[in-house]
Amino acid sequence: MAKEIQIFIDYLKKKNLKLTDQRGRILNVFLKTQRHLSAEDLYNIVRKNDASIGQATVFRTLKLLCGADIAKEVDLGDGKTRYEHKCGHEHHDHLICTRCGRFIEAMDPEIERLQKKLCRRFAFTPQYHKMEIFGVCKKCR
Amino acid sequence: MAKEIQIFIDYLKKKNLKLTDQRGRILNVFLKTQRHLSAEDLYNIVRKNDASIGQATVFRTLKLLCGADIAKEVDLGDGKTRYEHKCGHEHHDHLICTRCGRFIEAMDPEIERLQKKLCRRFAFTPQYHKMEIFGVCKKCR
DNA sequence: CTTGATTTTGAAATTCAATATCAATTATAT
DNA sequence: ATATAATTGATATTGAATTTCAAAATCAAG
Ligand SMILES: [Mn+2]
Ligand SMILES: [Mn+2]
Ligand SMILES: [Zn+2]
Ligand SMILES: [Zn+2]
Repeated sequence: MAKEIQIFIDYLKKKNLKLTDQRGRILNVFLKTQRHLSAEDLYNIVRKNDASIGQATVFRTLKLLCGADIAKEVDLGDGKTRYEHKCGHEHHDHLICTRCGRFIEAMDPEIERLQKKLCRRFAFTPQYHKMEIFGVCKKCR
Repeated sequence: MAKEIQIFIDYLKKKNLKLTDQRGRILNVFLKTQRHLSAEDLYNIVRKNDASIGQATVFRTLKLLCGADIAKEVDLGDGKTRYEHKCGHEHHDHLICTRCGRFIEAMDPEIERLQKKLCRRFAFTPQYHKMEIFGVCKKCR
């Protein structure tokens, strides 16, 4: 929690930017929420505490948080970009149900290892990846 | 080539739809192109041969081709959805360079196997997946 | 403190891919 | 032929995301 704020401050400094009230408040609210929310979702929550914050700032701050590696974009198939924070959450991928939209968070160390190996084969330096498996969940069968 | 058209006809029949002139012509042009083009890219090419085709039809046909499993949506990180056809191309994933935008097509049977295994663990029936690794390519190092 | 340069912000306008609308055309069935 | 359904393209609309811009806040000297 405090750790994320410090990471954010360091990142901003590196980019010659400052931790403003608005940025701090957006980050705080974001870290407290359930993950996988859209910029608009977050904006609506932030607005309850502080009606003066504009959505442009929420969009901008979410981009910064991704740059700082505190947040991650997630594409769950609906039209809008969603974000999840990494506060206390290991890297994982998603199994997304095409019927009900629910999703499972999963991670396989063996796959992660082979992904790195695959990159090495092409002299490619991996930074991050998205793996999304679409299909039908247990409940929808 | 003829095979894809037959697949398309069968798919359309299943959906109570017909293979029209426009749909046929769009598919033909699409199969002849390099892959990974946007709906607009394809529209511009189609238009050269037949100025009367509307872009709505190109959008609609690309959706149908995805449904028929002849085309596949690809997200290469720019704002727009791109499409690649599967004519003579095995399934593969993408290593995308965040510097220059170039990408490598790659596939690892071992990863594919483990993906299926991962799904089984969650009683999840996979239909398709996206795996995109972002990083820095050989040339950009 | 001033002063001036820089950054940040929020409201509003804009962008742009994608979708919906709709009247006209075409195909199909009886 | 007649009714029904599907298809089309021009156009309008949507909606997430970005850009613009003037005002406000922050900072850096002097
Ligand atoms: Mn997640
Ligand atoms: Mn490809
Ligand atoms: Zn489901
Ligand atoms: Zn590159």
